[in-house]
Amino acid sequence: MPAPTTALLPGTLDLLVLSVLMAGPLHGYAIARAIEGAGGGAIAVEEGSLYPALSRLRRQGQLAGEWGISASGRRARVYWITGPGRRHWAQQHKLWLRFAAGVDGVVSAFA
Amino acid sequence: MPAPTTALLPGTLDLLVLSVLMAGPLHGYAIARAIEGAGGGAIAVEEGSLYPALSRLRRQGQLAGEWGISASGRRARVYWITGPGRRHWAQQHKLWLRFAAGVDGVVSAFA
DNA sequence: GCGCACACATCGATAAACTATGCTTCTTCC
DNA sequence: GGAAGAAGCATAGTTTATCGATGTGTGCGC
Repeated sequence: MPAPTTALLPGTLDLLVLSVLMAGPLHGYAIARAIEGAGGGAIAVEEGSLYPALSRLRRQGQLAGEWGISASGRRARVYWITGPGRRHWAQQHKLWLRFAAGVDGVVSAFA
Repeated sequence: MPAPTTALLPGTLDLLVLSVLMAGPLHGYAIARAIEGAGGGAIAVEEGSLYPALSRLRRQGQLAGEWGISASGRRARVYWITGPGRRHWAQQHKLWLRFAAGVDGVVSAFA
């Protein structure tokens, strides 16, 4: 996997986190690795961004989480998506598709 | 054109502005309208975001501009893209495509 | 025993967008 | 002639989110 050059566009991390949790519960560190893996090397998730985002989403009720054990046997805080979180994911997904199509429209209209 | 619901993702405005200026010089207000038009109603460009962005890009040497006259006969500051600006556009465009593909990859891998 | 991957967390700096506001000019419509 | 509104610029203050750095501790392999 090539080194990511893009980092993140602010405002997209929520969608990414919620997306991986749609498939099932996972702990923070694994969420980051899952995003980076599925992002094809174009996305880097810094820990200084991830953990505040997880707290934020939990405070908003879109995620729930509690202490558990990771696959490698270490203590880890496991998160899963809630009902409101699924609804938020659907909305964020729609907005992303709209916005991305808009940007592509602008770029291809003039370039 | 439906009311935009997305506004902007931080970090994308530079690419959008540079894109419309690739086609030729334009003044600020017209740049905003051009983006919104080509964005298919998914993108809104607020003046409080646009003018600081134009100053920024001008300060960075990616844009040049001077006072002139708009199509409707009013005084307006007309901007055009510079050599470094074109190079920056190419780079930003590449990064955007990479990033957007990465997000789509994450979303479709788990949802 | 040493180093590294795993796993959490927070602080401070930075950057960018949004809201609100204010100014001028030109056109349109009554 | 006057009012309203679109065209056009600009900035100050607030907010929000990412990032880099830093710190703690555990388990595994060599």
